[in-house]
Amino acid sequence: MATKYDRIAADLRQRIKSGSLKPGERMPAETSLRDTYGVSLVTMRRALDQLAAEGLIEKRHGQGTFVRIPRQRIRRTTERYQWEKDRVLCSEEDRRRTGATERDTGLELADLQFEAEYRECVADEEVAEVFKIPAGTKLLERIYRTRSSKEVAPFGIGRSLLVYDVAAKNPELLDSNNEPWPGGTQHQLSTIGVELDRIVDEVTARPPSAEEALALGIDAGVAVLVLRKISIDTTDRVVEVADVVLAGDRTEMAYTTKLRPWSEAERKIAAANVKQDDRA
Amino acid sequence: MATKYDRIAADLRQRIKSGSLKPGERMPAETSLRDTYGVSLVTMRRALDQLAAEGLIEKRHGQGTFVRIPRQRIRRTTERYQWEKDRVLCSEEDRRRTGATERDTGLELADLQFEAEYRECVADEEVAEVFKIPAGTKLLERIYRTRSSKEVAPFGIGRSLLVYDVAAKNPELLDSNNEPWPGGTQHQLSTIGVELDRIVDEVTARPPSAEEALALGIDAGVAVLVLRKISIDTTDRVVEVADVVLAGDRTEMAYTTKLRPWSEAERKIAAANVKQDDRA
DNA sequence: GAGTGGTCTAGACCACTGT
DNA sequence: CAGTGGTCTAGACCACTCC
Repeated sequence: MATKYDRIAADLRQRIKSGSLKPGERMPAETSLRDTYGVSLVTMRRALDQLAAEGLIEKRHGQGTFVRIPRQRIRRTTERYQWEKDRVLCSEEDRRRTGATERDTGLELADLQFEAEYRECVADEEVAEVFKIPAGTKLLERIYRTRSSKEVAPFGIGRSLLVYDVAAKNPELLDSNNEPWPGGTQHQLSTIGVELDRIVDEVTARPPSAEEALALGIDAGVAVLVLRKISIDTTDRVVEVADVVLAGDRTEMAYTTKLRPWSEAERKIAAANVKQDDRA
Repeated sequence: MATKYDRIAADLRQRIKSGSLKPGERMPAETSLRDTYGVSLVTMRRALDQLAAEGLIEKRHGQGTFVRIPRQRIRRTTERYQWEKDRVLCSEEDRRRTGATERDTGLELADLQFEAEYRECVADEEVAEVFKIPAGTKLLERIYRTRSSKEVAPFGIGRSLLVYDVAAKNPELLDSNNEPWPGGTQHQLSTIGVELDRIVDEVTARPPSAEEALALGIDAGVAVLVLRKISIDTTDRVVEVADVVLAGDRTEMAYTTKLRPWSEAERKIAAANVKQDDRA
C-alpha cells in the first residue's frame, strides 16, 4: 500500500492538473486539509511538501498555500555563444539594445534587472586547476543575479571569475558601476585583446542550499541546474570560469551538436557494414 | 537563529567532510543520534534527510545509516556523438569491443550490463510535435537501463522512441534480443539508410519520482538530470527522440561550443569598438 | 527476536502576513 | 489581532534486515 502522504499528494496533484484547483488560487489551510483528509498535520504537510518540490504549489509563510502559476521557462541555447561573439562586432548602440538574457527569454531590456557585486579573491585548489594557474593567484570575482522585473525571484545567480591581472588591463572591467557589461562578457574580454575559441559548459543537478532556494524563490526540494561555463581563448588559455545556479523548474538548456557529414566513400563503407551484419 | 535541524545537519556535514566520519562507515542509529543532540526523533530525521538529499549519507531500511562512498561520476560529452558516428564506419569487430557508455565511464565492457524492453506505442500530442508527425502514429518504444556490475544502481534509465514504420525497414531493430545494439543507435539507424546531421540535447533538472529514486538507487530529494535527445537526419527529419533520466549526483554533462574565429578584418572592427567605448 | 529506519499521531509553540 | 505556515516534541506502531 502506498503511504498516506503519497495518496494525498496524488489526489491533490490530479486536482491541480485537471484544473479543479486553478493556478494562482489559494488552497485551504493546512489545518483544514488535515481535517478533510483525516490525517495528522505532519502527514498533511509532508504531502504538500512533495507537491512544492514538484513546483506545483507554493507555500507563503503567513499567507497560505497557492497553486503555482506555471512559470516562464527559459531556454538557454548553444547558439547564444556564437551570437554573443558576433555581437562584439556590432556598434555600441546595437549592443546596448539587447542582451543575452533577453535573447533567451524574449523579454524587453526594460523588464530585466541586474545586480552585481565585485570582489577580489584568490584561487582555491579546485578553481586553480581549471584555470591552470597556481592556487592563490588573485582573481576578480563578480557575483550577479538576473531577474525579470515582473517576477521577484531571479532566474539564476552566478559567479564569474577572471584572473585579476588580466582583467586589470582595462580598469573599467574592475568597476561594478559598469554593470551590466554592455555587450556581454565576450565584448568585455575583447577590450583586453581576448578572442574566444570555444566555451565548455559542464552541467550537473543537485538540490539547492537554503540560501539558493531563498534567492531563487523556489521551495526546498526543487532541484537546481548547476552550470560551469569555461571560456577558452584562441591561445588555449582559460580566461573565465563562471558558475551559474539556475532554478530547475524554470530552465531548459539546449545544446546542438552538428555532426560531420559522410563523404560518398564513407557512405559506402557504412552500407557495407550493414551487409556484414546481415551475414552474421 | 538557524533551525535545530540545520545546525545538526551542518555539524554532521562538517564531520563527514573532515573525515571524522569515514566513507562507508555506519553512523549511530537515529535514536542514538537523537539522544546525542538532545532533540526529538522527527527533528533528527529531518537533519539526516537533508544530508541524504545532498548525497552525503545513505539510509538503508533495517540496516542503518551509512556515510556514502563518493560515487563514480559520469561525464557525458558532446564528442560522444561524433565518435558514435565515426564508429559506424568501423568493422563489426571493432564496434563490439567498445560502447558509448564505456567511453564515458572508462569501464570495461564486461563490467557493463544493459537491460532493455521493447514495446509498441502511439505518439501522444507532445511527442508528435517533436517528431512533426500526427498524434497517434505508431512508435517503437525501447526502455533501457545501463548499470555497472560493480554497483547495483543503474546510471540512468531511458526511453527511446522511433517511428515504427521507419524502424521496421530492418526487422532486427524490432527484436529486443539484439540488445545492446552493437555499435550504438547511430549504427542501427545506418542499417535503415539514415545518416544523422545533428543531435539536440535538452537538459532540465527536477526531483525524482518515487519510482525513479528507487530505480536509480538515490534517496528522495537527490535531483535528477533529465535529458531529451533529439536526433535529426540529413533530410531534416526527426528520427529518434530519447528521454534519459540520470542521477544528478553521479552525472556531469559537458558540452563544447566551438566559436567561429574572426577574420583579420573582423578583429579590426572589434578593436575599433573598444576605442568607441573609451570615448564614451 | 533485536535493532534498524519509515510512517503516523495529537498537540504545543513560534514566526510571518494581513487588517 | 486573527490566520497562516514553520518548527518541535514524545511516543506509538510498522517494515525491513540480520542473527
